[in-house]
Amino acid sequence: MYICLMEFKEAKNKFVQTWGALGSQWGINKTMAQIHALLMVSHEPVSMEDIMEELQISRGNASMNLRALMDWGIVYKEYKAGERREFFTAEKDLDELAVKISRERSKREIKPALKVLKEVSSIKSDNTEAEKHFVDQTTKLYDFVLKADNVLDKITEYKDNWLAKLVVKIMK
Amino acid sequence: MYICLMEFKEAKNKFVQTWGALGSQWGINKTMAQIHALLMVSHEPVSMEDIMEELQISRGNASMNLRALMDWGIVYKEYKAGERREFFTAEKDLDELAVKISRERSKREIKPALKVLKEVSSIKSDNTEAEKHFVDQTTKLYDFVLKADNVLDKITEYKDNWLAKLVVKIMK
DNA sequence: ACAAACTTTCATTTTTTTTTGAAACTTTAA
DNA sequence: TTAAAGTTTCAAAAAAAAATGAAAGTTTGT
Repeated sequence: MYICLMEFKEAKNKFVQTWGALGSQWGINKTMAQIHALLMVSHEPVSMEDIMEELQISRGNASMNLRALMDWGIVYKEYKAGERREFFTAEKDLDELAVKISRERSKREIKPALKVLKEVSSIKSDNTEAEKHFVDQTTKLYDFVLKADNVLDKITEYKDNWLAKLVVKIMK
Repeated sequence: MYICLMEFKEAKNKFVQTWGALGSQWGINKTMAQIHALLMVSHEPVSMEDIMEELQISRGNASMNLRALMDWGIVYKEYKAGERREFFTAEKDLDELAVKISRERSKREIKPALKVLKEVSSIKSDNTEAEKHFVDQTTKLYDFVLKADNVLDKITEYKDNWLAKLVVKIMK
């Protein structure tokens, strides 16, 4: 019993740390990813107090990152009957999680980048070779990113079980 | 003529800055992304000297980030006849670029994460609800990530023009 | 073998990002 | 209305990441 309990805590901690590190590598701050990891594997809604305790972080840090996670639409506030304080849960459906992350990144990062790409590829200039190449390359990049963004959009539109459906489509 | 030249330089600079910012948001250091951007839109191979000059960075910084880009397999060294110093070019084929980035990220980040997921989802414990939920959720996550990783692998296997082929597959 | 031309490395500095914590704010119950 | 219980904000501090630059290393031509 004692050993099993330790194993669980260890495993949970390892998961949270790994998820945090992975987040960093993808431009998501470590604490945000760790909070998300913690909520993902928690059976019940977790209070801010408990998050602070488990991850050893300050109240402000917890509050700001929970806000950010809610802005991403992948963590929800919950109220328990007869409890004053707030509890939090993560979106646990992985298809839904991936769709939301992909939508947000598209909106926040890809779309603005596309706007710039369109802009810079529109300079009129068939003067030098250098300029021609610039226009050609940025135009190609614009087309590529736009197409990729659309594909992602289409894929996640299946909503329910999109990954499994994609596997089928690709394999045949 | 003067105005056009300015426009080109401005556009190029805007592109480099935007690509750098986008890199940061995806966990790639800004300078690395900027060097890549610069090489992407350069018609001819560029010397380290010129990169330092255009991006206003130090020799060491340029050297280390060029090394990193070559390790990723998306920038190449070139030797010009009769020139002592080295020149650099970027992979300009976008399909190929995306394939290489996807392969590297899979190898460096996804595969190690999968290993940890497998490990932590294997703790034997049908004791508490909390433990059951942990095992269940991490198992699902493992399956999901593995499947997504395989799909990416499959897609990029088409190599030539994979994005266009994917569009066709998905639309029908 | 030597030195000129160039590149790489890495300890230190700088910059950027993240975290803290205390004050301000909000909500609820009495 | 008040105070208790809780949450949010944000200027300042800390931590992490990136950049510098000078010394060490490498390559090439004579």
